[in-house]
Amino acid sequence: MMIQVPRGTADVLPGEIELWQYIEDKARDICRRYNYSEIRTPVFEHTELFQRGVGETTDIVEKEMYTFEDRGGRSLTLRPEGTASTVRAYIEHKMYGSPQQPTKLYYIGPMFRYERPQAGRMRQFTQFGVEAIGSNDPAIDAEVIALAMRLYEELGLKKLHVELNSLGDAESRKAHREALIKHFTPHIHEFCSDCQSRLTRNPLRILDCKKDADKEVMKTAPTILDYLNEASKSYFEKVKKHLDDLGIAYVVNPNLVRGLDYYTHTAFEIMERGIGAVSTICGGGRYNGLVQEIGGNDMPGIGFAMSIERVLLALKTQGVELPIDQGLDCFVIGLGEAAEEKAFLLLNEMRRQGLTADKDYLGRKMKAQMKAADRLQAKVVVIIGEDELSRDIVVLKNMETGDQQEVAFDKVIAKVQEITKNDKQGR
RNA sequence: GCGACCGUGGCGAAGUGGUUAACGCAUCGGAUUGUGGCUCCGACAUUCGUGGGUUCGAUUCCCAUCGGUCGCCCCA
Repeated sequence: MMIQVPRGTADVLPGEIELWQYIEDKARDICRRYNYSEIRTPVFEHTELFQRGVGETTDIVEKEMYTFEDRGGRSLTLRPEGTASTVRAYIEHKMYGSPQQPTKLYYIGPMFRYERPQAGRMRQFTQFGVEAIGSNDPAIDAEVIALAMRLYEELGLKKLHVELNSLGDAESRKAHREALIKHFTPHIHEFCSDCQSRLTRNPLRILDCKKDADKEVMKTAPTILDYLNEASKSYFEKVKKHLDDLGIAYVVNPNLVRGLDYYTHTAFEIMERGIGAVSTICGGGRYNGLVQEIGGNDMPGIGFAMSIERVLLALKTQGVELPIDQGLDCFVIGLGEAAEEKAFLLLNEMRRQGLTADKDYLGRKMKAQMKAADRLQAKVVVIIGEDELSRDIVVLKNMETGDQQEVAFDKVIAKVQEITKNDKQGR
């Protein structure tokens, strides 16, 4: 039996990888403009980091982690998300001591969760995320959301919408939690088993339940927004104001609860309907308790993570074509042994001078080589035969116009550069 | 963890309990001795995920198994 990729993983092949590279390049470019620096952390960490950082009651920790013991008996886990690792590195390298504050970081890399794969959900998937640690300014919450939206806009995605909520500070959350328990307890027997167990562990998550969504008690449940204390309320208002100022449209969704335990205040998701059952392409929020939870000082933070796979799905459903030029500048054909040798050297020189160029390596005939050049979308084909060899020229064919001309051998590269340059400007 | 659907050449896909398993794309060769994108001709699956069963006979029916896709839960 043929060995295949493990379930929930995929190879990214030529033809598709160019899309990945384009998106990643764009993300890096935008991070540069927003002054976020890349950080690369290991793909596995001590299991405890995620247990504490992500939260014991979350689905991720309870049933989705790839946890294993190494040969030294340590419990390690393939990272299910990027924030915990980033914050760990922030503390470990005392980045709070760096002169540049707040600490603004981003990452792009694979994450792992053990789940049944479906559209937009893989066991190994790729997240692009940013984290801004050390600032309590509502403006940076808006900056982080704006950064994500900037990327989508520049990729050509439209019709995305931002859902926004505030989970408040610790005091507000505590008051809300008690109100929720009080509200649901008399009716909890009518709810699904998941909700019953959520009641004491994390009553906030009941609001997220889709099974019991249309129950009357659900509609009358106290929302966190009613329990925000003055400081939390004021913070939320300022975030909204900044988003308004930036012209970023959003919908306040009081039931938006992020899946991880570490969130406080701002929580948001960016959605695209129509990429399958899962429509969230970006999720994020503020995590003011996390740094301390992992063993650092009491530092606030905010960030988001988006899945490149889902961005790709969104691009596909919206029919967006990324401007990717895969064409070759030049395809070189040498006919006859001596000409082939000369063509091979010419090819080498073209590449040295920055052209994208190739030749045939299958001993194909002239016609087949022309066909290959066409498939490779070569803009120019250079032909060297016996006759050209003796006259020290080449035949240069412009594949777009079909024009063909004889060019002195030592002028070929300049000529090809001229043609491909014009071509690139014309796009 | 649960549910639905699916598994035929490199890809897409038709098909039937019975002598040679359609077709399209791609690939290669030829029509055009050194010229692509159009056209025409030709070549290309000892075989229908794997194992077992029913049968005179199975790619087609049954069971199991593996894999894929989509959905539930939850999320990126």
